[in-house]
Amino acid sequence: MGIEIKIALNEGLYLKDPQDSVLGRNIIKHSIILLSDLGFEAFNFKKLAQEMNSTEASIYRYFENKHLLLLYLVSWYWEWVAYLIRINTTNIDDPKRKLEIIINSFVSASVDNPTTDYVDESKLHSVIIAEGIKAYHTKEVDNENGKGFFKNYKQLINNVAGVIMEINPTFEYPYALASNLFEMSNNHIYFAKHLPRLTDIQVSENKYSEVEKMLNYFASKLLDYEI
Amino acid sequence: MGIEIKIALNEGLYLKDPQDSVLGRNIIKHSIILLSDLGFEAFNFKKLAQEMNSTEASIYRYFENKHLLLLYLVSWYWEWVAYLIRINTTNIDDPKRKLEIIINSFVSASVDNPTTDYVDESKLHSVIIAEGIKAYHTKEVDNENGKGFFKNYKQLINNVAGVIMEINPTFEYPYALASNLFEMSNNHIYFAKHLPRLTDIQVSENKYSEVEKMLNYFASKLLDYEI
DNA sequence: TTATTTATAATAGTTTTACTATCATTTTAA
DNA sequence: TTAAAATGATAGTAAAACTATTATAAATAA
Repeated sequence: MGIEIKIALNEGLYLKDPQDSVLGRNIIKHSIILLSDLGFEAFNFKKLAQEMNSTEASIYRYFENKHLLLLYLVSWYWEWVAYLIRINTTNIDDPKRKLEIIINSFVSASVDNPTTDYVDESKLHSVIIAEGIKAYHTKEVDNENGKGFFKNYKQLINNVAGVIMEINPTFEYPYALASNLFEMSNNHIYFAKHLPRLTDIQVSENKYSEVEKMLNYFASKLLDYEI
Repeated sequence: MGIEIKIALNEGLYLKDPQDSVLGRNIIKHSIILLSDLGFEAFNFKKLAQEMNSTEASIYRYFENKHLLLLYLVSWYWEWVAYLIRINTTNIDDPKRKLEIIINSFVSASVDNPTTDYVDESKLHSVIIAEGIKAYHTKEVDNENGKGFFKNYKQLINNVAGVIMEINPTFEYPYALASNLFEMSNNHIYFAKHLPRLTDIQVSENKYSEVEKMLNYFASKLLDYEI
């Protein structure tokens, strides 16, 4: 039935690939909903099992713990943003235009992807904004980095840095700017919603055009070009 | 014995002011050490009690839970950076020079403060870099913001934004730039240490001069001035 | 100084979280 | 149609996150 996308994620993230079974896809689907409702701290496998009419033990057969489930979702998100960028920059030559599309993909990664019905990308984006950073701010980061768990993120940033270097080959901080644009996007959406005095932009009902405008302004100023 | 600084923090953060007793100051001191060693997830009041030869129940008389203890430390840090900025920008008129000092305070907030012997500022800075963001990325953020728990952060950013507006009154994003400089400082030190492919700078042994250089470059580019 | 309050320690207990183990049942694949 | 694999149902353990109680020590006020 239609095109089925399978997102390639590091095998160490899960015990059994959730994309391969109904139960697995259900875990993904409902974990996004529940994380969005409860936040990472109050979220647990017992509540998830209740929510989806399954059992705790069944979920533990897919994921070792909730941290790895979050990292799985975050990796999915990184991979999906990379995919969005890839399809939307095909046949675009101007790197400035490419960066504009990249920024648009960062902020509007909430547009639903018709090819995966078990992932509500809009809700996943909300989860990433609120909880994403917790996936890579842990004492396990070095160990997990060694296992390749952050490859998707690094690859994404690497691609963006490539475009930045195309625009301005003398710019000294292409990787830092790339990761900062991504982090800033999520951060300032969060600030606008919860701590508005830490930002200048406003957001309403998943309309993030002001964030987009700000990131484009920052990028153009730093890389010396007119928007 | 010497000058004693008492940092004014929101009273809702604690049940009993830890600055007012030996035990309280011990809780602060050892929680910084233990958070730095274990990370927020593995840290708990039982281990803290063991570490400092006290009891779980005694710690619970000072802090409701470990989240609020973290928020207390983070608020302390914000207040301390604001203090650093205040004393180091006294009698400085040039706002560009002021911003330079602000950036230096963000990255080198690890220099020890001789006035509080129970807070190892260098270690506290490490804790902030690794765990700080968890203090304001929770489902309680709106509720806690309503109680004024983030006032120190907002005040700090407000002051920095003021300097930014002095430098360039037409700049559209003074608050966003201010908070971004702060977040970026912590973030890229973290990246340099743990996920170096997400940044361009390097750090070694608490020497953060490259971060400082980068932030100054970003600021000057965005605000249109020469360093 | 003693009496009184207050702070801390020692101990024990409850509830929730984060798992692990076992076995029965259902689904799938050969 | 039969074996193998996946899931469900149930139970249990260990640690985390607290709360409660009583004893003791320290500070302070009369």
